[in-house]
Formats: sequence, C-alpha cells, structure tokens
Amino acid sequence: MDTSERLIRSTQELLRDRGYVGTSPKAILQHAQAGQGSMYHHFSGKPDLALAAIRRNAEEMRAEAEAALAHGGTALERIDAYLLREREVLRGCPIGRLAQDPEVVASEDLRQPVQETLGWLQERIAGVLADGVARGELPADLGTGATAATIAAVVQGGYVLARAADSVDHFDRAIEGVRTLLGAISQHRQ
Amino acid sequence: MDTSERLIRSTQELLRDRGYVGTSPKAILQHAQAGQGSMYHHFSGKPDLALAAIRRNAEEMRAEAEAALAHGGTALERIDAYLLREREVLRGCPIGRLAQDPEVVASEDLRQPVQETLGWLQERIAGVLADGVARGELPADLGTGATAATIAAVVQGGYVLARAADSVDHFDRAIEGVRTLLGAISQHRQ
DNA sequence: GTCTATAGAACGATAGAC
DNA sequence: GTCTATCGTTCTATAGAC
Repeated sequence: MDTSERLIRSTQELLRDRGYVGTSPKAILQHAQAGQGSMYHHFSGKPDLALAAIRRNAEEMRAEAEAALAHGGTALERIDAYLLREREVLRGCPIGRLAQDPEVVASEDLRQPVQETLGWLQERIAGVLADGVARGELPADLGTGATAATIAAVVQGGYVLARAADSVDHFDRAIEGVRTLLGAISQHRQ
Repeated sequence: MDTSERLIRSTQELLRDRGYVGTSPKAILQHAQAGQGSMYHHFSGKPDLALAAIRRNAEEMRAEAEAALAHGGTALERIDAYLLREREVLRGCPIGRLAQDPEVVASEDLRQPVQETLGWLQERIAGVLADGVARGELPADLGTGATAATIAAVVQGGYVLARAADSVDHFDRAIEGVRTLLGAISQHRQ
C-alpha cells in the first residue's frame, strides 16, 4: 500500500475515533508510519487530507447501507436488514460522528460529504418504504420521508446512547423499539 | 455574578458548541473575561472545570425534560410535550454532544454525568409510557424500555441529522415520524 | 482572589537536503 | 517522494508578585 493510501486510511480511523478537532497531523503520521514531508507532499494540509478521508468513509458507509437495503423481501425486511447490520457501535458512526465536530460543521467543504451521505441514506430508506406502500405492505398514509428520517435518527441516536453508557445494549434497545413500532404499523395497514 | 460562576457558565457554552477536546482553557478565560490565575484558583484544571460545567448542563437538561414530561394529560401528550419542547437544535444537545467526545468517553469521571442523565431520561420516558399502558392508552405488550430508548435516540439522532444538513427541518422531520408511529400504535391498543 | 510571567509540550505548517 | 530541522502559535499548567 502506498503512502498516500496509508495516510488516508489512518485518517479515516482517527477521524472516526477522535473527530476532526481531536485528530492531529502528528497522530496521523505516527499511525501511518510516515514522515512529516510525505503528508505535505500528497496533501495541502490537514483539511485536505481530512476531506479525502471523510469522502472515503462516506463511500464505505454508503456501500454498506446499500448492501443491506438492496436485499430482497418486504420493505420491512429490508429496513430490518439495515437496522440489524453489523456495526462497531462503540466506535460511533464514521459519518454521523463528524456532524458534531465544530470545525467540520463550520467548513462547507468538510460538511458537504456528511450532508450528502446522510441525505442519501434518508432518501434511500424513504424509497424502500415507498415500495412497501406501493405493494400494500405499509399503510398508504405513511409519511415515508418522516419515517425514513426517524429510522436514520434512531441509528444515529443509538450510537450516542451506547457511547454514553459504554454499552452496545443501549443501541440494540433503541433499534428494537423502532422495529416494534414499524412492525405494529405494518399490521395496521388499510 | 462571581468569577467561579462565570467560568462554569462559559465552559457550559463552549462544551456545548465545541466539545471537550475543542475547548481550551484560554478560550474559556476569554469568554469569561477572567485571567489565568482565577481559573486555577477555583478549579484544579480543565477536567475539573469541565466536570462542574457538565454537571450543570446535566441539571439544566434534566429540569427541562422533567418540566415537559410532568405535564398532565395522556402518556402520548406528555411524550409530545417532551418531543416538541423548544430546543436550540443546531447547537446540539449539551449532554448528548459529549458522548461523541473521545476524552469525555475515556474518562470515567467526565462520562458519568452524561451516562446518568441519558439513563435517567430513558427511565423517565419509560415510566410515562408505563402509566399509559396502565391506563389503557397504550397496548399492554408495548416494550416501554425499548420504546423509551427509541424516543431518546430519535431526539439525539435528530440533532445529528439537523447539524449535518445545517437545517432544523431535519430534526423536525425525525420527530414527526416517531410521533406518527406512536400515534398509530396508541390506536392499536388491545 | 487575581494578575503577569513563564514553562515544556504539542499544534499545523514550511524549508531545504537528499 | 521522503527525510530532518525549524518556525511561530497554542496548549495546559505552574510560579510568584500583589
């Protein structure tokens, strides 16, 4: 693996674990086993390298979400596949994490991939729900956009509750709650 | 207002906006209009002052949540009062914010009030839901604990989605979705 | 209690040799 | 492309005068 790639991957890890303000170039260089010169040869500075790493994290998260949501079955089975997919819960969401970082939110460039990815996720979930409505699996008056936002929020909030309690159970419990609510509404269809 | 109080309140503001790793003693002192000596006279250092500020933020958040949840009416009306209470959404949750901070999570002392507050919140919501079940407003087989976790997670996740999009609408949409789901289940009672 | 001065380390970035 | 040396600043904390 070349140095540029090692730098990006190291930054992905550190951004996820410590956020942007909590990640120093020095820490990245140590993790990537690279020298000062390498980083400033391949990237213009910390924001540039971080942007590359955030985009990579965004691609990966999108691919994993898509893999779950593209499954066959009913709309609810596809949502379940997404909600129950494997996650490193206590490390937090590599993208959602950054929405809480003051310098990411303050920078149009750094925030853009975060906004795009979470926006895409909600639209993708809303599409799956709309399929379910079209097939008569879900009530016709289900607000697909609002429900999709709720599903995405439960996952993001689940990370928060789990990290606060230092326990994956708290994530699982929030997911269980929303799955129960969704299951009840599906049997409630017109 | 005395200096100690000004230091705590300034730290409350900065912790909420920038987190623990993003907040320096220097920034606190400027915000509080205090000198270097004052801070180290009243507090042993950054962690000590941060702990005082986190506890204060926790008290305040708890009081505001309690005010909403203690309202009269049905269980769902009380949950609604909580979900719809005024918030500075784009600033994020003063407590949930800290669950994403690497140094808060790494310190037992700093994480404790975060864990306690979010734990209390979920128990309080679960209690309101249990009241609703006892009164026949909600289905007997509602998992009150899991549902409470979901409600708390939607709020925390709503902050994340809103900050990512730089738009309060994204918070409101997630809240709308969970209110609709809860409303449907309440008419679904046995 | 509050001030200024200072400490040693880490911060993010640049320079210039190889 | 990568290295080491260095820059000016900020970080968190301490010292000592007042």
